[in-house]
Amino acid sequence: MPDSKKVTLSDVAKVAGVSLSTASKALNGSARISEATRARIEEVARRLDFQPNALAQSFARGRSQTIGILTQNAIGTWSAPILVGAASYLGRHEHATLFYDAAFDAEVLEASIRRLRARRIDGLLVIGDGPHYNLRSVTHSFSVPVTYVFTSTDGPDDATFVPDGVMAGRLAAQHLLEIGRRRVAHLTAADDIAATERLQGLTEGLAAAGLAPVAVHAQRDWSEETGAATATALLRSGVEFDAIFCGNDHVARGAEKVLLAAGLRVPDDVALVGVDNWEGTIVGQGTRHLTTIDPLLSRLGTAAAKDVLSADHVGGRQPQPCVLVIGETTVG
Amino acid sequence: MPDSKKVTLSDVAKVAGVSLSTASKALNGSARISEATRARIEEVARRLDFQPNALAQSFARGRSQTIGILTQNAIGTWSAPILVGAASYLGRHEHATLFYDAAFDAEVLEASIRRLRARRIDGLLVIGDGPHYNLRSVTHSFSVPVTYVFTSTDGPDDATFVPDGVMAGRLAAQHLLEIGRRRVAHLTAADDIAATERLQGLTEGLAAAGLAPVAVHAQRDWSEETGAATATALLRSGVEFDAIFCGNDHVARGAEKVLLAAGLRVPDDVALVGVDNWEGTIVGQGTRHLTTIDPLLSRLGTAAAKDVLSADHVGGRQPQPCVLVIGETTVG
DNA sequence: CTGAAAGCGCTTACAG
DNA sequence: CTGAAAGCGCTTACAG
Repeated sequence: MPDSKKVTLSDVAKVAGVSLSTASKALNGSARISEATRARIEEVARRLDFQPNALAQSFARGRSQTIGILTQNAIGTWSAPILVGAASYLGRHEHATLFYDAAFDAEVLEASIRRLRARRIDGLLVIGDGPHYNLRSVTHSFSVPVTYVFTSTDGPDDATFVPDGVMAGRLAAQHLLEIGRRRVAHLTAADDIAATERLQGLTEGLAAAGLAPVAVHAQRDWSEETGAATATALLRSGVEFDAIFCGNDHVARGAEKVLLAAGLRVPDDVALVGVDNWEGTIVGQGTRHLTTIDPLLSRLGTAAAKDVLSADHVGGRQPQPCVLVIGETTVG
Repeated sequence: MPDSKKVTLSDVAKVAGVSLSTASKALNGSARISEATRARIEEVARRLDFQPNALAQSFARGRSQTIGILTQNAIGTWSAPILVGAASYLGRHEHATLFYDAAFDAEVLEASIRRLRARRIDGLLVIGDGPHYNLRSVTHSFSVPVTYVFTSTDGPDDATFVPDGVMAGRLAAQHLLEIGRRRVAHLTAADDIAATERLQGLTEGLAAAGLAPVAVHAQRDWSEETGAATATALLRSGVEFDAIFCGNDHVARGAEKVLLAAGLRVPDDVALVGVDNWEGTIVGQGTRHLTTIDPLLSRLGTAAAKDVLSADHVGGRQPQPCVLVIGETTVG
């Protein structure tokens, strides 16, 4: 049965013996229509396998039932789970998603914005590449709601959905305290919004037990190299520690290598917690090695999609919960 | 400037002092229009910042300029690069993408198909979860071209774009021969289309040098456990080997652990080649460890997108090239 | 080369 | 509760 043999609403109306407008109202729920009429029209529609032409509906209504999704870097590993979380929520709520990838390119971005506007989207989701730096706000280019995910923007009122970095730090602290650690060091990236939040959470979490981080080492980025370098610095400093909260999983991996090479045991001598749950994204993994904080990116996408669709689309930063994922580096 | 202040084509026509139809023709390239008129209309359109209402255009033309993308498992790591490759090609060619994820669920799939049809897509890309098993063909549900990517289907005439498994095997063989290996073993999954192809390529590649695989061990799946188990079996068998071509990267990882535990050196004693380029998907990695065959998934998505858009949309299986990526496990 | 007119398939005030 | 009619903003034969 290739395509809806072009059964049109007037076909339905004709067969059901009613006017076009009555048929339309009956099928769209609202409006006062006698139950009998409605039932008859619905029966006919079903029998003829009537599929309303969504193009015509959108055009007539002036709403496209489509949400634009604009990624900065779709190929990056972050975007996929967010995209999927958002798209599946939107799909369940009768909205299609119109997907463009700007690939960090200003011209492509400009072209994408033009096309999204031409397509009369009902809202836009902008997926960033991490809450680390400020994206240029594009809200002013649209008259429909714009919601940002996994990024910060230079528009202070923009609705931005990001993982709660403070919560991440607090969860790490609580877990380390629970397994009896008291001397927690922190290795992370410098000059980074997310890093700052995570440290704040760690500090708050430890403070609840009357403690503070025994050391904080920060370098430029979030790489394995940074992890190795800061771990080396930590060892050399002579500070005593029985746990490290690492700014992310890469840092944790670098730190672990250095610790093991120095003859320390993980977790017996030093417990290790990361952030991101990299392992979770890799299929076919057996045991879970690294204890980490999962930013629940798919859920983040869902939350943002819900926001962009909602009548009272919110503004401002909207931190979303993370969860602790326990692995061998804290509970051998 | 929120949204295109509803400047309409008739506004442009009025200002330019021409009829609606002339304005339309001038802006759409075709039709014989005097250069002077066309220039004037274009100038007015630009000046008024006219953005054609894509909804109205689609409706009038009966074509949506939209390609549906249906994933079986969007959250799986395979889909993302394919999706991005396809979407960015389509974006560059003035087509939007309408994204639905079936999440391996038959009911969701059914609903997605209904919606895609209602939206009058101009073509459909179905992204699978690997060429390992046959997807149920949905081609008959559409009157527009349907192209499959990274999957097999039960429709023999379906256009399916898959990585060339034979080429993958051949590339591995050639590389191993080039670095002087003569005794190549193969560890892989059983009862799998892709596995069979890769073995065939390996066999062909070795045959060119008058050789054959010294051993082939296959187990149920593609996991790290399978790699470890088959590598153990290989070691116990007493067969001499100086290289292993592994069915995929997970298998290679499992095999490497077993080899190292047995006191063998990689690559000095045994060179190791995988398939998939898992490492390539993980950002922030430093050195490349595993030599592998990259299936170029993003390119695969692009090729499929090109096909679905092309007038002479092809049928049948369309194997696409892979490339060798050299790492420490063959060239220490 | 240019324009008047019909039509794409719906929705939605407005009357009745 | 039901229907006649206008309209959404374009495209596209068809005349001229």
